[in-house]
Amino acid sequence: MLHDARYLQAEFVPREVVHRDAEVNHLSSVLEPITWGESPEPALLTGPTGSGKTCIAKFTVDELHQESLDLDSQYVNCWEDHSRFQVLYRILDGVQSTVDIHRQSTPRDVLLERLREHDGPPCVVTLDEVDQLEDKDLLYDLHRLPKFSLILIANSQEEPMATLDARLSSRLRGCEHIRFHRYTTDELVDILRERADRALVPNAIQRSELELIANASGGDARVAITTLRTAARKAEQNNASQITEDLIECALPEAREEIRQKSIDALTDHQRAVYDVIEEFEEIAPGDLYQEYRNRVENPKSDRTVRNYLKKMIRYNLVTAEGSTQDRVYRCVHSRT
DNA sequence: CTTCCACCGGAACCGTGGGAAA
DNA sequence: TTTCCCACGGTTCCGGTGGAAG
Repeated sequence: MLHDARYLQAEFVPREVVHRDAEVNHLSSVLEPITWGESPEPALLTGPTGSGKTCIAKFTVDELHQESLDLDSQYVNCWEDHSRFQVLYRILDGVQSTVDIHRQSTPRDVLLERLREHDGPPCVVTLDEVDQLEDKDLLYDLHRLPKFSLILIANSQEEPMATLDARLSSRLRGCEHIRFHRYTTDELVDILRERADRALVPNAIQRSELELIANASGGDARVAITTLRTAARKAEQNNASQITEDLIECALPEAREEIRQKSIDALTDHQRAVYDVIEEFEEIAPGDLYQEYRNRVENPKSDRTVRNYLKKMIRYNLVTAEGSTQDRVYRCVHSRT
């Protein structure tokens, strides 16, 4: 059944992209000044999850690498590296040796100084999930670095575009905005077809089955690809030669659960305790939530800290908050079947 | 209308851990 | 070794907000 499982990883960047030519061309043209030694304006990529932002950014930078011999690039996920120091460190890491810089005790902003004095090929820095960045001023600082150009990727569905726009544009003038829309079912089918042809043995899955996956994925390529992978795994376990409708029906909830579980695993023990309370109560008011959390845990954190936890879990799309002050309730985001 | 209440989130501050310098 | 330095998670303090009560 499985021929090459790499192609079923959602993070895999294909050699040819499907249905994103306009976006690739747009981003390429924004970055083009690099090839004649000028620094381009930052590019801002926005769109819902699984609409291909990260993939297209990586793809376009790879293309640029092939055209231009002298080029560095660095990808930073602001989920993982969300503080000023971490982001700067990660960028520096991609550009030069960082052996002599360690987590602590390096004088304030020596990293930024290093980057400013960096004397090497131009560098394209991709900041993914940039709306998670704690210190927005960092964007401005990075923008002013001579050798570095920015690709910013932001999720547009949670945060209203207006506020994000205002915050970014106040710091970055002339930012080139590239919007991504959800994939349509047909587009998702083409993406899945491409992956399936490379990853699976011939005729392992029919178009109607791909359509089933695409329809159930809500335009999210990550969900679609994860579902295909889960179904393929199941088929292999069953020694089946075909991915059938039944297998996909099984794989759908599992794939969503897999994605959700990844987020849950990233929580600390205390965050997890808060999450468990919400999950158990289905729906709970802030005051009750904190009381319940206090009851369950020894050495509970302060209410303010729990509020930060909740904010984080909302950003992870694990919980939702509805209503304002008085009628506010927290709910779990459940994987729909 | 004013006051009250619960909640939100910014900002300043604190304790800790660990590498660097002395 | 000791001392210094600083990022980081957490806490304290507090002003803002919007619906409910007086």
